[in-house]
Order: sequence, then C-alpha cells, then structure tokens
Amino acid sequence: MVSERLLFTYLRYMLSKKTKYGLKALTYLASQQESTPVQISGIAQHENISQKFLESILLSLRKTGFLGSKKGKGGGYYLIKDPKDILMTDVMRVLEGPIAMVPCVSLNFYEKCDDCPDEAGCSVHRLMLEVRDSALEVYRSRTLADLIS
Amino acid sequence: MVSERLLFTYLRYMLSKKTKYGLKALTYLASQQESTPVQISGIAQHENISQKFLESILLSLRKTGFLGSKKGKGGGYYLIKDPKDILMTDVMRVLEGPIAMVPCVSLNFYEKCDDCPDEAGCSVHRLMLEVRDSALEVYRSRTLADLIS
DNA sequence: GTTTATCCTACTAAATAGATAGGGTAATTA
DNA sequence: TAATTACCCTATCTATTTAGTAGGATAAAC
Repeated sequence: MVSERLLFTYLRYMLSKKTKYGLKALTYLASQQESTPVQISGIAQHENISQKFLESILLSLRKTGFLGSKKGKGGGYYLIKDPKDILMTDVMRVLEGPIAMVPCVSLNFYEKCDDCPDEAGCSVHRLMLEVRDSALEVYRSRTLADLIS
Repeated sequence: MVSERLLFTYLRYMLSKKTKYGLKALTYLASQQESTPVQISGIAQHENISQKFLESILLSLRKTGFLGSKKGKGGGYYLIKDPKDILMTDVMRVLEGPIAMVPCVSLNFYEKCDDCPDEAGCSVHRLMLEVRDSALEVYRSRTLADLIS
C-alpha cells in the first residue's frame, strides 16, 4: 500500500475551531472555584483564543442556555448549570452541529440524502449508523465535569 | 434549552462526498459476481455520481492499491483484493484522511496543535481521544464485505 | 456620567468542496 | 494499422465555509 501522506495536500480534520474553543472555554469556566463571572478577555488569554472570535462563541453558548452573562464592571460569563449536568451530546450539537457524519443518520438533524434512492440498502448509511452510535456512546457518557483535569 | 435548528444557517456534516462516493463505488464493485472490469460510466450511473468526479476518486483508489484498472474496450476498474480483506480503517484514511477529529490525537497523521501548550492537560485532547478510539473500533471491525447488503 | 464589559451586525481573506473541461495515452478489435 | 474505447492527467472554476476583524450599541457598576 502506497503511503497516503504524500497524496494529501491538506488534511481534513473534523472538529472546528469554534467547537474546540467553546469546549476549552466551558472547561475553564467549570474549573473556577468561585462562580463569579469571568471576563472574555481572561478566558481568551488563558486559552490562547482570539478574543473577538471567542466572544461570538460565548454568545451562542449563552443563547443556548449553557452560560449566563453579566454586563458592566465585574461582569463576564458564568456557567448556569452544574458541570455534572452538562452532557457532551448537548454541547457538541450546539457548537459543532450534527454528531452524525451524514444527514441520513442524524437523530436531531435528519435529512434524506438527495443522491440516494434507497436508504436501507445504502452501504454508507449502515456504516455511518454504527459510527454515529459509537460517537454518541462517548458523548452521552461524558459531562463537562469529566473534562476538568 | 433553545432549539438549535434555528441557530444554524448551515449544517456541518463530516463525511465528504468523495468518501461517500468512494465507499459506494467500492461496495458496487464488491457486489459484482464476475471480477471483470466495470466501466466508470456504469458505476456513476448506478450510484448517481458525477462521472468526472468519480473518475478522480477511482484513480486515487487505484493509486493506493485498492483497485486495478484496464484500458481500452472491455476495460474498467476492478477490486484487487477480497472484500473481506479490505478494512474500513484503510479505506477511510485514503478517502477521508485522518479518522481523528483533531491532529493531536491522530495515529497516522499526528501533529501538535499550535494553540495548545499542554497536550496532556487539554480537555479537548482527552475527549477526542475517546471519540477517535470509538470510531476506530467500528472501522477496524468492518470490512468491505460487511457493506454489501 | 464615566468606565467597564457584553451585545450585535456587517464585513473579509483564505481555504476547501465539488465539480467540469479538454485533451493525452494505452489497449482492444476489426 | 486504423478506429474505437476507456482510463489518465492537468487545469480551471464557483459557491460555500472557516476563522477572524471592525466598529459601534447597550447595559451595568461605581
């Protein structure tokens, strides 16, 4: 078998920076002893993230019920729930989108593939169903509390 | 919790068309009784794939040792190995690239994340390690023969 | 009323996906 | 050996997405 490394001009990875940064920010907030608001700038510095980009990520995490925020001096973001009660399935779906690799096996974002007439007879469908289930098993068994080192 | 559906303007799925088409083509070839070459046009029609796009995919599958080809009349592509001996791990790595979702947990395409000073202490790293292992378990246990319905 | 920090909209550069075009080359068959 | 067939290869193209930037509006604290 020929080495693949040479045949790729780029590498297709699957986790977006948005998700990565979001997870890091959530973990950082969860690791704080006090539940006082933490400023965006503090999180950005500690986790090496572009502050403006992080801003939009935290905003979406607030809108989806993971974070609360406080404006003005002494303001910032804080976790609304106990880290033990924040499932990775929920976090991933908000940050990354579907956990499934194809729309036709997505639990929360199901869509029929337009190029595939027979879902049950589709080899890709069956394989990706197994992959989805294996990923779900991980995300369902892990909470934000598990991410704290 | 707010519905996510409305917050996404697009959905980020993770399997490329290239991989999807490649898997379908391989499955189709594996399902042929005879081991005579099958023309690109035949595969493209049967699987609803752009012929020119499929051409490039089959070419890369030939270069990586999965397929053989024959030119001229009666030519086409054919499987070189027994479908039972073609592991999904190998197919996925050739078509899709790394199985890992981040470079820092990739077995075959490892790279250090530039924004992350401490790999061992990184929450994303640890989570993605588990996800990678769960996906590997599926891909290692499945061969092309399993995809035939 | 000034400072602080989140909120919100719009914009942008670079990369990538998913093709498409067009001809070159090799093998077969007549 | 000439015509046909079908793979081989390079180049190009467009829409989408990613990751980020800019700049100000708004609300809270002091």
